[in-house]
Amino acid sequence: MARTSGSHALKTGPKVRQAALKLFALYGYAAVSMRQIAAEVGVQVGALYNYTPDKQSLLYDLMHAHLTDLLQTWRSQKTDIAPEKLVLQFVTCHLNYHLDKSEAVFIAYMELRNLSELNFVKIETLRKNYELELESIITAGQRTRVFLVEDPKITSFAILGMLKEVGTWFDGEGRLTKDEIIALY
Amino acid sequence: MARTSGSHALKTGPKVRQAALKLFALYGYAAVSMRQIAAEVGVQVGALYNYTPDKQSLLYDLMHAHLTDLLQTWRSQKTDIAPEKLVLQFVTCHLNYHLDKSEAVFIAYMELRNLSELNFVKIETLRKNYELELESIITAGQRTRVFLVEDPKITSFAILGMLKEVGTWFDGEGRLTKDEIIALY
DNA sequence: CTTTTATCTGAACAAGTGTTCATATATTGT
DNA sequence: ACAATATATGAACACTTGTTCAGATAAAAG
Repeated sequence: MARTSGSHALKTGPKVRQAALKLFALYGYAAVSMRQIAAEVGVQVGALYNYTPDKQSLLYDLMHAHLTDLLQTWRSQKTDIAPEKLVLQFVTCHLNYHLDKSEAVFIAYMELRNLSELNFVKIETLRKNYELELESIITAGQRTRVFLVEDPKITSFAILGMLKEVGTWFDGEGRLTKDEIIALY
Repeated sequence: MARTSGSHALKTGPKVRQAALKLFALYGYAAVSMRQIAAEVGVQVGALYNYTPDKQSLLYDLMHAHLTDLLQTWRSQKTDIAPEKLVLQFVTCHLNYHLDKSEAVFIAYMELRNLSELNFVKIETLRKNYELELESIITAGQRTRVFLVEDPKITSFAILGMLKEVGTWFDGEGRLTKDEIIALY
């Protein structure tokens, strides 16, 4: 056999990225083979190379898409309000996104070391842009004396770390709903 | 050649675990080969199997040693004081340990999915024991009305997540010393 | 010194890796 | 209906993987 009935790039392309996302999140980039991804899609290995030049690019594309999406989501949502309210808005936006797209989030901070040097630099730039969004809110609050923090950078790291942790145990089936968790934080 | 001059199990054994610890932390369990570990030790691949039955056991042993060490460290340090002071002691102890043995800490929560099912259960039990140490402090504080938290489990998760985050950026060469960071938190 | 034991080498194994490509066929455009 | 194109197969590639083992040599025991 060769080309199968009903095949189309517009269907297989997204399928490949989706399968890679799922498997990378589940077993880790290094532990997942191209053949496993192909099997998840329902296709032979060679067909994958119609949609990615190599395995490394697959990882990079997933991370890049996630980070630009995250940044754009926040920047389109944030309003011009006081820092103490803005920080709440940030946390809400952040948690909403992270609880929804937990797989992409997970990969983006878990598989950094599997990026090539060049790809790593690009991704890190995107990540820092996002972290600066929170840090600038805290710095602004510090200037207007509404936040009493000593070190905005450390504080924002701590907050982000706290929020990130959620993704490691929330699975949509626990005793708390997404909104309840957001309210708690 | 065969057995090399000066060779001894008491020297090579620890060397193997140390090399595995370093490389697993740096590149991830799945991405590190037995040959890389052997090269780090300065020995041929086959020699490793005098010190571990297989690669999986190497990972398990590292995690198990770390978690029992962590638990024992805390239990030998904790005193019988009020919850609001005990929580501070816990944070200090936790951060001290984590900033010192960052590689082992990193592996222990990063490579869980690479454990066999049986090994995973054993390790998870140890981890939960440790998390319960903090949760029980918070629950105690909640009972005596000194902590105003709604959900002790979530709160302790959040705190642990916040503390864990430190390990991802502290490298001993930043602008803050270990004690300064502990003071900040 | 001689024997025994502990430790390492070097080569081999089967299986799995990412990637390439000639070939075949379903779909699309004319 | 026919030609062109897009998309898949399946086999092959060179290489790496974890693991085993007979044989060699250093250290320890007698």
